[in-house]
Amino acid sequence: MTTTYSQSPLLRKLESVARLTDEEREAVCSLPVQEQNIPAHQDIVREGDRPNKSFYIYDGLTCVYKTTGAGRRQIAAIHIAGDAPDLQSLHLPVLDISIATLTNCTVGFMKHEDIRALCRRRPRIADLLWRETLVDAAVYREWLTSAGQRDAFSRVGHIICEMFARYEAVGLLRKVDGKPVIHWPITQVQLGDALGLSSVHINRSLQALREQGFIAWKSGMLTGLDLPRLKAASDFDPTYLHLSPPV
Amino acid sequence: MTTTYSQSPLLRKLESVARLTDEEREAVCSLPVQEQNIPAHQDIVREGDRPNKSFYIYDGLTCVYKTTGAGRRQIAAIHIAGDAPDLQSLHLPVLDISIATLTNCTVGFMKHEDIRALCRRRPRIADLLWRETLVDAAVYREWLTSAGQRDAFSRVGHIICEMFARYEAVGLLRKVDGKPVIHWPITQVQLGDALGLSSVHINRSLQALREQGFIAWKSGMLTGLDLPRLKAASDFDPTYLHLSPPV
DNA sequence: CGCACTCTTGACCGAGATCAACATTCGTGG
DNA sequence: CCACGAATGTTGATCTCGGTCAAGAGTGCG
Repeated sequence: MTTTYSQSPLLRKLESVARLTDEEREAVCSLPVQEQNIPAHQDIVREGDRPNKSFYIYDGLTCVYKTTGAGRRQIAAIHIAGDAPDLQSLHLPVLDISIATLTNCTVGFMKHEDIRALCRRRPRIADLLWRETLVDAAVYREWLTSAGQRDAFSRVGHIICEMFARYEAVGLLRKVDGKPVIHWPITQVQLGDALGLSSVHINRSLQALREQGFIAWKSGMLTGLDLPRLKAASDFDPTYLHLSPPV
Repeated sequence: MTTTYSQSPLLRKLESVARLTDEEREAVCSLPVQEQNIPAHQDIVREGDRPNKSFYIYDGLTCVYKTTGAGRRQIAAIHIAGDAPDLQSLHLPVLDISIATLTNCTVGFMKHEDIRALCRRRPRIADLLWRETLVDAAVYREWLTSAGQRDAFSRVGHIICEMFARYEAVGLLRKVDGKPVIHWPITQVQLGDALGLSSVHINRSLQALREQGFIAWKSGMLTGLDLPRLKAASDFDPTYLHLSPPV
């Protein structure tokens, strides 16, 4: 089914960065999109694939991951609504990563040929898509810095701060009793795979974060009890997310 | 001084990926480039900068790095001749990283406005530049996987395999007595910063690699004594470098 | 209602960090 | 061309953060 999701999240994402002209907005909206629901814990694309389409996430969480020869898994990115996890396949035909759903997801597939045509007709849209992949790269760098240099406590705190910032940027952050809350149903094993830590140590780090009054986390709802203090404690600086709001 | 380096490394890099038309080739060559020599161990750009130009490396090594609040340094990338380490600043105005020279470097600065004009006139060039930033991202992911999941020995072996592959791709790999040799004058401290390991442990890992007949390394000349075995031992698969040769 | 997944806790272990000293190399100026 | 000081590399001793193993407690879905 080719459709436009209530108000296209793709459009919303692009407009969060730059003001679009009517023509550009219309060009984005006329991009054929095939909407699809995908259950949790399922690969969307796999290492070695040569996809002829990319997708945007309308709803749900996905992760980009690699598997080592020793059978260990590194989650390299977690994507949320509004993100396009495999835009790279537009220019890198063979995937060097797999992408899986962490939750039930609604995604919109767009054919590469259609995206390419859009990019040719509206070069500014191309620039914005390019920009998105550059932000992804900036996040990879930050995660690499965490994995290489920060201790377990900071790593867990850091990714939590990142998620709050990104959820807020796409309007997915709620307030409950004045406290920011996000729906982040990720397991401790997955978090360990993302941070290069064992799930046991994740568990202990989370306990520390809870005991020290930084967060509350229950059945997928993560509450920030003192995010400013957490940001300081986990060396979080949002510059790398490049969330600069449009004028 | 505006000049074209013997045969433009930028052009060589682009043509290693796609066949260019005469017009495209000419457009690339007519891009004004300001050549500059920069001594070793010097920042080219710094976190927070808002550069109005990007640069290509003609000769030498640079590194992309971030510093944590605790004063630790993560080297997120090492770039060699033909690479454009800060192309991202074309679309992300504020730098979230610093870039420094590891050796004496010759680089060519290109104004963003000129690159943008080139991209508009020759969209395929834009795609190739975009592609380059995507390969950078793929390398970040692989390094993240190393930092998160591989042990010290594999990490060191892996980056060595990567360097041999990348040097070869741009024609910087020499053969001595039939053995591949690259000029890689990096210190053990720097290697530690890149891999998230202490220099002491780098030293011991290198000794293991030498003793087991994988490599020889003396005064910046790195010799691969048995790269196939090293690739196997350090879980190296070059897919992520996306070196697919042009037809 | 039962099984599988996830979380939690405790005990123990080990890869790699840190600290400290010494050796070697290299760049620089005399 | 040599001497010297700083940077880099090497080695040993010790420590610690986080891994691994294992068992039990929740939790949720079919």
